[in-house]
Amino acid sequence: MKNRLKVLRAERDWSQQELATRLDVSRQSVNAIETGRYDPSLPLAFRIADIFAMPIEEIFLRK
Amino acid sequence: MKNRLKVLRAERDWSQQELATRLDVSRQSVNAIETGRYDPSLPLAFRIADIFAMPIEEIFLRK
DNA sequence: CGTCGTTGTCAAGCATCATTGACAAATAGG
DNA sequence: CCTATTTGTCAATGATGCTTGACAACGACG
Repeated sequence: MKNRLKVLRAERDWSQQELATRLDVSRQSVNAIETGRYDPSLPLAFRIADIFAMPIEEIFLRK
Repeated sequence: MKNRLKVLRAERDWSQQELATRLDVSRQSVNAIETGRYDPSLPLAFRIADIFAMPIEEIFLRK
């Protein structure tokens, strides 16, 4: 499951720590998701979608 | 995190077992998600969305 | 050169998701 | 009434997600 987190974060000029704080998760979690080591839980995926104001399907990609 | 699985399943007249088979998960997993005992993983949420041919946001609801 | 911010990664531990096998209760159909 | 199907739930186990704390490598900047 790929994702566009790194790009979306770059567009906003946010550090991983900044995004992690907004999501209320650890910086390591953001990093792990970005580097594809694991997928977020569904509730966290919703929070991510909310913060970037776009549907989950536009952030996380099947494959 | 609420969801509309039970209704969507009823619309298609599928048993929990039938949906579980289509999703390639156990019947207990479908039941647990339907009865709100836990949320599916993001990959499973995508498979559910695919099977019902609608976005995740229309099946799973924040709250 | 030294320092700071950022990123990637590891380990250990706890929480959550998903499994199998089992059982009881409710429902539907013959 | 009898039987098969469906649903809800339990326990135990394994796989993932998320945490803290730590450390190394890098680029930017004084």
